[in-house]
Amino acid sequence: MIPEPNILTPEAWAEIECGGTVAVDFETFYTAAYSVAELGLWAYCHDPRFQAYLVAVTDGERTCVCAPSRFPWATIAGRTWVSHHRDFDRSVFERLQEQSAVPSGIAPAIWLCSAALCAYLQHPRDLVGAVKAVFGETLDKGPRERAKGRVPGEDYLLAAEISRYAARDALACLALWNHLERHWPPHERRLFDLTSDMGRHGLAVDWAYVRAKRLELEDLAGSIADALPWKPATSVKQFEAACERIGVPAPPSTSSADPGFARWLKKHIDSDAATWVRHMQRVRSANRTAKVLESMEARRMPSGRMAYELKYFGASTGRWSGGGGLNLQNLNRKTAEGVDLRRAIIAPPGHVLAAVDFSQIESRVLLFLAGDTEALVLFRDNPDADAYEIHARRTMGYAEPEPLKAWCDRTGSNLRQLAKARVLGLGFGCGWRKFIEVARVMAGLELSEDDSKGVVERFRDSNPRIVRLWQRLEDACEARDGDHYALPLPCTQHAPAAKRYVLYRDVHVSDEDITATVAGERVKVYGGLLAENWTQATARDVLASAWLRCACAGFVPVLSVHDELVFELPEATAEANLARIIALMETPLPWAPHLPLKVEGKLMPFYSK
DNA sequence: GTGTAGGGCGCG
DNA sequence: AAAGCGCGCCCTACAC
Repeated sequence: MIPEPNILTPEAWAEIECGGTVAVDFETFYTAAYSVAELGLWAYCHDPRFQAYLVAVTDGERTCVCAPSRFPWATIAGRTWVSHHRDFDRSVFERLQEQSAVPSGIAPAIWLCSAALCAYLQHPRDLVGAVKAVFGETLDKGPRERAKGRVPGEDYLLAAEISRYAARDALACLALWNHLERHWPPHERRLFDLTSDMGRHGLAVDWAYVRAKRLELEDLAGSIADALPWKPATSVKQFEAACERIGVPAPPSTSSADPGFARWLKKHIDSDAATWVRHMQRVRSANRTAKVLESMEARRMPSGRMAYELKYFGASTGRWSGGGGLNLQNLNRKTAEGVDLRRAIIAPPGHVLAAVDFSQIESRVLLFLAGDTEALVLFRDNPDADAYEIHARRTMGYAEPEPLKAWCDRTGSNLRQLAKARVLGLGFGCGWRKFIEVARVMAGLELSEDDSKGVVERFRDSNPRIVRLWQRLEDACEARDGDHYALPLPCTQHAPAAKRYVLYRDVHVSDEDITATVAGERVKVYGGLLAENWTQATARDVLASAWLRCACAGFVPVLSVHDELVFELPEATAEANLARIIALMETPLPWAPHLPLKVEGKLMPFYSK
């Protein structure tokens, strides 16, 4: 499928006339310490060590590999370009233009990305994996690894090897694109572009806060670490050895969230070991927060904004994920050791931040997918109620006219807490053992075994549609034994040509279980999982639709976090525009007209939950 | 030294 | 009958 490269000199390339799409692939210098993961795309390309030593350009028939400054860029100006990880190659290209290594004024008509395309189709995103999955061919990554830390110009043999390697990668990129591109619908391409542009635009940051808090945290972590009788401070192994020395059994886990740790701590609360482990936890937490701040500082642009990357279709459900060394989708919601990470993200002068998120989106989507019409009607008739109240009214016998929250506050009932734990924990097949933990973490409830068994049983009895959904999906998957199972998503139900699915590849049914390949790994598949994936993927499409709708109306977000969009709005008109955004996001979707959407938005001088 | 697995800490 | 799921990054320990 991928032809052997026919390599031309730049002079020979300039002689020929060719049309159509060309693939562009740069090779740049990198090391472990100087890499995109360390710095993000922008800072990587603006570092003094930045060096792009090779570019491969191919139209499929002919390939030119040379130093970027030697390539005749005018021959491909105004044409369609494609790269595998476009944002990387585009950053390199634009930097080379800034450095005058490539003439300014050269640009493609459109620059496409075969990696994003592969991700959308739920193939591996990396080139080697994608080529293997799509064409069954194995690409060798050896030359690139051998080039790490070096500029191969110094080494003639390596240079020749790298040239062939770059040519072959460009051909593979073009082959993937041509083979798959018709399956990538326009609105998804638009989402990918919006994602790239959002990260390149970046966020306004309070740099004084970032620096001051990073220094504080580094000091704090250092002084707590000094109080521990071993190094490195966060070594569990050293901690266990120290426990042995004082005759205290080590905990099964040193994670603050682990139930086994909680039980251990209760028992040994007065021991030195208890003090030590809490020190370790504080050091880990402080270190993490300091590292996030450091990572932010590395991404500062001269404009004062911080560039970042978000990975389009990072999850198999289609959700975006963090990437490029800084994950903005998992910033702490609350302060950690006196530092509020979200506080570092601010509105630029004359603006306010608007953070707008869908309320209980997955809970609502699950009821929609399960076809629980009665629940959907309750949502429609009680627009102010949340999903927990609706659940309590629908299946827990709550019938007061008063809103559930007010009633619970007045009477001291924990009904709402229990409803919340049930809604969040039990919709996807969680069993009673796990639910004890879920109820504690999500709702602060301490359930006995019998309590938990009863709750799980009553939930399933009173939510037959959800339980039937698990069964229906599991049956459908099972029926695909020996083949792929494609779970169709409602967002494209009226556009069969561009249908979106969650894919389970190579389903295998045995006596014990069903397994399938998801994101390159074999996983157990069961009804609850399918229901969860279906729900998450559909909730992702809800956000995607809202994003497109907002962008179309001129509201382009600066950040997106699963069920949330963040905008910078000019102060003078912020209130009115926030109302418009909320209205846009709450407008029923053409592909899910009865899905009850509720959106909350607030205006803030800096980001927060 | 480099790559990787597993634990831990964060989020929706 | 039973099974929450989806991510990313840092650190340590360990194999090579």
